Amino acid sequence: MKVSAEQLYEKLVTDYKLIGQKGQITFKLKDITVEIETKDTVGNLIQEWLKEWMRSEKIDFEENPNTQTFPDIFLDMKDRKKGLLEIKTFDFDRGPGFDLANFDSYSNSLLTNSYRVDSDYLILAYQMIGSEITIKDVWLKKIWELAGASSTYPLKVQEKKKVIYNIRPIIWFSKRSKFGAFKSKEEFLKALNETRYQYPKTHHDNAHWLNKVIKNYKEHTGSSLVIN
DNA sequence: TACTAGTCACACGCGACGAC
DNA sequence: GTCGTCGCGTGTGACTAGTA
Repeated sequence: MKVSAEQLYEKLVTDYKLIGQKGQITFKLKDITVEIETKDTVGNLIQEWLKEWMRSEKIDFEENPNTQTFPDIFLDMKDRKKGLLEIKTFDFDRGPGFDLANFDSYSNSLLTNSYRVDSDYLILAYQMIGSEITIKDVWLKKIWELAGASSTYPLKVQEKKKVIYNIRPIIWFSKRSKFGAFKSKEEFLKALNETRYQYPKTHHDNAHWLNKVIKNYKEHTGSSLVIN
């Protein structure tokens, strides 16, 4: 069965009622079984669970054979420019600390695969008490609904020792967040472009970056991006 | 040709600090 | 005290270049 990201979300949250459900992680080696209480495997395991759930629901999808590259899942088996789905999980008590994308590789990929900006992000928040995991919330978002500004750059990024590594999310569900999410993909791309101008390593070769992305987007989608 | 080491891309988590 | 922001570290898989 072919589904869109929105239909997948509806099936998971409205029909299957995943929010509030509980689970636990166990590991068995020979005759000894342990319940896992550490959090560093939870994300991968929830992702694996989700794929198994999709198989049980007879939902068409294809996993990316290279687990290290974008996206996690193709929902459209024929058109690889549509139905791109990233799955993210985070510890609800600590907030969303995951990476939206690598800053350099994302910027470069938009030059040739600008349709990537329209990808969907399925985000699952969990709470772990002992070995028990509870699904606290589930969201389906676009990257511009997760990204925002910060006090250092027009786009919130992860910077280590003056080097930008990743694009990171704001806390989109909090009312106390100082910086809100962007309202459109154009606003997000403008902030990414301005960040590239401010960042010394990309400042010099950024003159045509945004125009190339706009041109590539038109070629792939037929739609125009209007960025002031 | 097979193995090793290094690099890259991505993911996850933690502590310090300041604002509310 | 709680929450959000910022800065940082660590781990893993894929890929590639060097070497025996």
